[in-house]
Amino acid sequence: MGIHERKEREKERRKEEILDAAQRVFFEKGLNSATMDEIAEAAELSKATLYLHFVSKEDLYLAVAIRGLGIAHELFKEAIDGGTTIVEKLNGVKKAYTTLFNTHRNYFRMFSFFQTPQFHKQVSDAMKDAFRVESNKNWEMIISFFARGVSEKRIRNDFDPVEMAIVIWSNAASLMSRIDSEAEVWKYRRNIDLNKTLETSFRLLIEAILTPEARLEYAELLRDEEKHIQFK
Amino acid sequence: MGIHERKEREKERRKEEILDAAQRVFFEKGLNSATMDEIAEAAELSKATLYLHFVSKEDLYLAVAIRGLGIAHELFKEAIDGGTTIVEKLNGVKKAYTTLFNTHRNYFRMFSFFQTPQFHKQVSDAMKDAFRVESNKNWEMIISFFARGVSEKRIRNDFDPVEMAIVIWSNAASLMSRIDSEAEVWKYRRNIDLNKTLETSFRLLIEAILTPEARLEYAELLRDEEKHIQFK
DNA sequence: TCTATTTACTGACTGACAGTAATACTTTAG
DNA sequence: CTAAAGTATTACTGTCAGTCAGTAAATAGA
Repeated sequence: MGIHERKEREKERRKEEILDAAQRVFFEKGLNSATMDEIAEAAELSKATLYLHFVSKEDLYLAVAIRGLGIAHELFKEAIDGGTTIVEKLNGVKKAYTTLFNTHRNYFRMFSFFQTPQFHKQVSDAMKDAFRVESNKNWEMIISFFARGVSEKRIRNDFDPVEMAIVIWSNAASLMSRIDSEAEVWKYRRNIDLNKTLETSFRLLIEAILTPEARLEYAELLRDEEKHIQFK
Repeated sequence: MGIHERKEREKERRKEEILDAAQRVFFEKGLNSATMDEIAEAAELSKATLYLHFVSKEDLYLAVAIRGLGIAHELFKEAIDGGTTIVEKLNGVKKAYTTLFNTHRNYFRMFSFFQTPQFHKQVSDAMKDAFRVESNKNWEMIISFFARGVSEKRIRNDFDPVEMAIVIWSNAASLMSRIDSEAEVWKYRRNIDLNKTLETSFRLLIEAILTPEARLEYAELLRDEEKHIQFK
């Protein structure tokens, strides 16, 4: 009796099709300017059908954002699995986050949207939970990596690894969102390159949490990277 | 010919009345849930009249937010004028920001709203400029304070004071917005008190930018505050 | 194979709400 | 006293999220 399974698969595929369409429209127009009619047309379905799969426009938006969390997860996983030492991995995570920002800008914007309290009212609890679960996977990975760094004595043990992760993360996120919306203003009015500021703050905070020996290794790694850049 | 002036004043007062009403409604419901009809009713005017003074709902929202920038300005001014030493002033600024967050939460939320790219489309350039001008006054004050700290050799001179200001500011803002929306989750799931995290990151960053001598003074100041808390 | 039922989908509608046009009322200027 | 300018309102329009009543197709049961 595979009919039920097939139906299930088809339903799932339809959902993905809707998500594909919604993603295209949301990426282009953002949450507010995108309309459900546009998404329906992009999906080649009637608007009412969208509501058979998602309870609201905001729900649909969040479902697209969850895809972004998956991409982020892969980037972080690659970074942590890729590096040989804790310091290398940490630098890799930093780069992964920068990549997320630079090459998946649309997803990045969606994530910050989830923060605004405005947003939450119109989203189903189920979708909110789904988002939190995915988001949590990413935090879990980062936090356990930090904890490992502490146990291997490469990251200071006089701060909570969770707190260190939150601080570094939040700092980067807020600078990035400032870059996204205000980079030209700062460049023009005060001749500040916020991208450089982001790099600097990353360096400051990473140095602040490393143990003295790890800090030396990190300095060396940065010197090597510098050299690499000069050669290209 | 004072008639023109009187008219001007009356128009200004009407505008303030509308702002008062809008503020009440926006604070209670947020941008999206608030309706212009509600605001009109709260202002005891017809909706069309609102549009004689503000070009859109978003414009009105931003006009309210600008009031918040004024409050922030006063708080920072008090802090900087109040302290005797650079370190004291710096600690005062930190407290001022915390006060802004804790006792003017609604304004704080409005500020972060301005960051989202979604928002900008529906706002008139005039209002955007007005917001930037006010916002700039605050930045100006903070940045020139940092610059003074550098010239008095209490703040490190190997970083750009503007960049230091941006980093500290952004870090605080992002942690606060996380506190605003996720405090319970972090407390419940990982037993993290984000308010403590905020304090820690403030301390870390402030220590990072002070010169060695100033850092000693800061440590002492924190000890005194600690004592004070125990006595109350 | 015929009929009943469930599933997937849709066109047409509704209600909410931002924004506007037409019009009335009030004050000022000549 | 009247024209002009300014202030306000009522009644409207257009847009859009979300819904409802119903259709068509697939499936299950006889």
